[in-house]
Amino acid sequence: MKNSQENVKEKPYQLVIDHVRGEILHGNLKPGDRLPGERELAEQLGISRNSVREGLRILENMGVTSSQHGAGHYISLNFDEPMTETLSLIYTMKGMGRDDLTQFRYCLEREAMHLAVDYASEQQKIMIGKHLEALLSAETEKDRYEHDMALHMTLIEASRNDYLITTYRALTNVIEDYIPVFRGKIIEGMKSNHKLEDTHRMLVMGVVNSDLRTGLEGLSRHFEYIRQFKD
Amino acid sequence: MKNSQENVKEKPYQLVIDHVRGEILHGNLKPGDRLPGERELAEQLGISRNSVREGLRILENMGVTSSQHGAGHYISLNFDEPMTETLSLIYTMKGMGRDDLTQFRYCLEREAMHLAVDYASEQQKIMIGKHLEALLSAETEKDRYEHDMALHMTLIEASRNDYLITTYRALTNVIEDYIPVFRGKIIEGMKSNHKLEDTHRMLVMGVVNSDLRTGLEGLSRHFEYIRQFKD
DNA sequence: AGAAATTTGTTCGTATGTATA
DNA sequence: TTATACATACGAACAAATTTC
Repeated sequence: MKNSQENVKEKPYQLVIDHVRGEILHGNLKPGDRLPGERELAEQLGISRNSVREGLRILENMGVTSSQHGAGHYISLNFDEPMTETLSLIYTMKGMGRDDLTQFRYCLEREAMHLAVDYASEQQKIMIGKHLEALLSAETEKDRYEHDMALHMTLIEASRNDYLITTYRALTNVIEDYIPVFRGKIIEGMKSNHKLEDTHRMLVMGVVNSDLRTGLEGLSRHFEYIRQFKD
Repeated sequence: MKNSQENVKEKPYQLVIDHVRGEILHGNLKPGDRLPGERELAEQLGISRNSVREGLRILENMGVTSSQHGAGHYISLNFDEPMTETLSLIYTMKGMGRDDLTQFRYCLEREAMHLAVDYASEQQKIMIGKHLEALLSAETEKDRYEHDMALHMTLIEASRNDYLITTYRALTNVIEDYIPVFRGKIIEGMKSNHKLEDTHRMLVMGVVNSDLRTGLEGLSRHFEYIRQFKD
């Protein structure tokens, strides 16, 4: 806790952030709810409208709220964007390589597999099986891309750990935004090469049959295959 | 890419963010450098000072810059805070439990171990060994806490994956900020119980001797021990 | 050491485009 | 269509902290 009441005075824009966060925590504001107008908030908190706007901009940037011109500010609670933003900032600012990114993604999937064999719901097992079928029988490159994506995402979600899920989703977005050609090349190779298909089969079998060994082996081969596509 | 040139016009505050990010990427701005004054930026970008401030506030909130009253805005590039903020938001807003947090932390450490046995530098191996010694011979609870922390952090850093490092650091901060009593209870038990000491020994042996099996076994027992302390 | 200039922090007033009834 | 509420954006002013001379 950095700012106790003891301390002199909080910055005006921080007041807005704390207030909104508090209202959400106390259950007075739920996703979809509309916030009071900027002028009203300013009066309530005893600060200027500009300060209210600074605070709301930050909340918007953090994914807590979203503003609609002429209408108002609404609670959204979608943290995928700020996570993606932060990770992509690290990626671009620190000049990190694609390999580290893929490596971390492999890490998260491997851990998701550990958890998925224990916690995957029946519905998730059915889902990942359907995505596999759709992936194998896909005709267009776009379809393959979509179902490959959905398959991996289902694995992650089967871990039932929200931190892992959010982090992975952000990582995926970063890859899509900054390395557009990357995934395309891999998917393209799927048509002719059956190796990637097999890895997906093993991966799914691991989840469906709660067979950690098979699942991990599938993942290992999967990323081994991906690593070929350096540049 | 969301905002192509096709689209009408970017919001003024977004202009500031893009500009600063571009300057950093092009090498014109490095950590520690001072940004132009708010008025000057406003004139350069053809927007008002208020809009400049909104953009700068967001950059500050993202960890790209930091402002000093009366002095100016400086490049900082410290992403630990925004990552911690984002993860703690997920924690508080989604009402997640402590178990998921600990579980994810275990996941990251396990993956760090996988990488550390391959990539740990000689210096890091020496470091983690020293932290172990200091931990085992520590007298006060505070010392035990510090060295336990440093030991685990060294393991993470030995993975040499910045995404993993940043994510783990954020997670640790969340735990410290929101679950203050948690770690204390565990550390307290170390004095009388030698089990935790042994897990740390195995963990360090794994890293130093590049012995994945031993390292993972140490980690497994370590978190198995921690899981006992559910309230 | 002290005064002046510079810079961020904060507020108020005003004009404009947008959504909704 | 009109009227109202609202977010968006700008400009000017003063306060507070820092730097500079």
